[in-house]
Amino acid sequence: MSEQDWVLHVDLDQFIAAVEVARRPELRGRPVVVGGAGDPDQRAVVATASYEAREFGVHSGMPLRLAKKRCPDAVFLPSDAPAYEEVSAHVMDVLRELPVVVEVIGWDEAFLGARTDDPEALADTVRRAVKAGTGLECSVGVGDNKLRAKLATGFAKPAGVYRLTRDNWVEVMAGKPVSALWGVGPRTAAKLASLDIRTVAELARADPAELAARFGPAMGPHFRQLALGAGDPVVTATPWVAKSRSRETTFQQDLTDPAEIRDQVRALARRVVEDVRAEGRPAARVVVKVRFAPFFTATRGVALEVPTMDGKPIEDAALAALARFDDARAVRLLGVRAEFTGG
DNA sequence: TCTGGGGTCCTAGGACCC
DNA sequence: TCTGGGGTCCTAGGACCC
Repeated sequence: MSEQDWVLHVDLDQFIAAVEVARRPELRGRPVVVGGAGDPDQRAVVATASYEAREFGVHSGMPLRLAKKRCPDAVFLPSDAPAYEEVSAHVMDVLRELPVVVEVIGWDEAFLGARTDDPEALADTVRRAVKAGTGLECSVGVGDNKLRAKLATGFAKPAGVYRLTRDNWVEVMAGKPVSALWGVGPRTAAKLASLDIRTVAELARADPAELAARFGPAMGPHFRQLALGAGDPVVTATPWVAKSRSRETTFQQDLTDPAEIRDQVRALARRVVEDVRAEGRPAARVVVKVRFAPFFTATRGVALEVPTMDGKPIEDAALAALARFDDARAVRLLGVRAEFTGG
């Protein structure tokens, strides 16, 4: 095959657990569960489980309490975001040394754009470079666009390489459930099932007009494009710019005292102000999120009179947004988000 | 076993304007 | 005189992802 543009998707294997094991070698080979404050009796969920813990049915997003029930002997560790950010930055620097365009899409993931006549050889080079530079294992998906590269990584894990392109898309994906597609979650899968669409092949054959009627003018046809394997082939190194900054907290005990709820919103707003100042761009709108005890979530927002990085107006706006809730129900979670000016 | 925290994008409905 | 049709902006909710 002649030289052409390829998209590689690099995903670190069990990233957070691997970082923890790297600095505590005595944990190697043991089930490790990272999440929350590391206390499995608290309200929190699993951020990452090591492969050893996954054998017990522990996985990301699972409440820590259930993880402990399934794997009582697991080592539970608190989530240490600054440590993961530091390692992540190191990994991305290693990738940038290679002859590729690097687009970071998460702590433990990046797309690479490259011209090469041997993408598998490049993928092996990537894996070796990451291992040599950071000690971490990763998997690499090779594709002709981002969707296929991303899905390919799932078949590459752990510590492998897999190629998914238009040539083997149908063979590999046609019989898979629609939820295997990147961007189709459980809600969409259930709605599609009600239209008798369950597999990728069935979604690819679906009527775009019918999908548009059910899912909206953009999303409906978009889902069918996903099923066809269509995706963005362009990898760009342009740095990501945040559109909002938010802080939220789930309380170990539900809050019922209005004064305490106001105090907590004020405290969250102050943290958001720090983040906004660090960003160096003014916020235009402040949104308060409340999750009531029965796990019902609502938001109320207030536009600032003039975009600002000042604490006082942002705090006041958060309290004004909070005041627009008339519920007196117990509160499980509070959040404050600042949105930057558009464009 | 009750379900984290930090983000993004799309949709739908109402306001408002011509 | 109950009366229309767009277009755009704003807001809240929904869905998804890492």
